[in-house]
Amino acid sequence: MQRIDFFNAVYDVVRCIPIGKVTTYGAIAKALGAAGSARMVGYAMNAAHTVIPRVPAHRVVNRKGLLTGRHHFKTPDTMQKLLEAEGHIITNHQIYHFENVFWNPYTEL
DNA sequence: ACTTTGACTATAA
DNA sequence: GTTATAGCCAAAG
Repeated sequence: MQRIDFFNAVYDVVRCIPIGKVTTYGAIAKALGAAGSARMVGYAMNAAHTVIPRVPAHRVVNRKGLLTGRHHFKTPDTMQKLLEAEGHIITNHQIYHFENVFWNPYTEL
């Protein structure tokens, strides 16, 4: 029986991120009602690639818009490439106009 | 049940 | 840029 695990909840929110938007670990955690558990979001993403369907983890960045999770992809360039493919602009490992493309699951969802 | 870990966040040096 | 410290909290060992 599938009960909503913390991880599953994270995946669900991440999969709801619109294309062209990004969000932060802390925002997801807060949307789950577990504000302060931003680390858990990242921890969940660590296993995200083992979950179906594919979780767009590249749309999840830290609160500064930095691609801190890029090292966990197949190659460190994968995350940036995926983001660029969705219309984002990455400069110095940071999303250009991050606040402008930030998607708040707590407000939008 | 206890300890370690970690894709966070904040501040400091 | 790095490293340290501290707070934070759930999963994994």
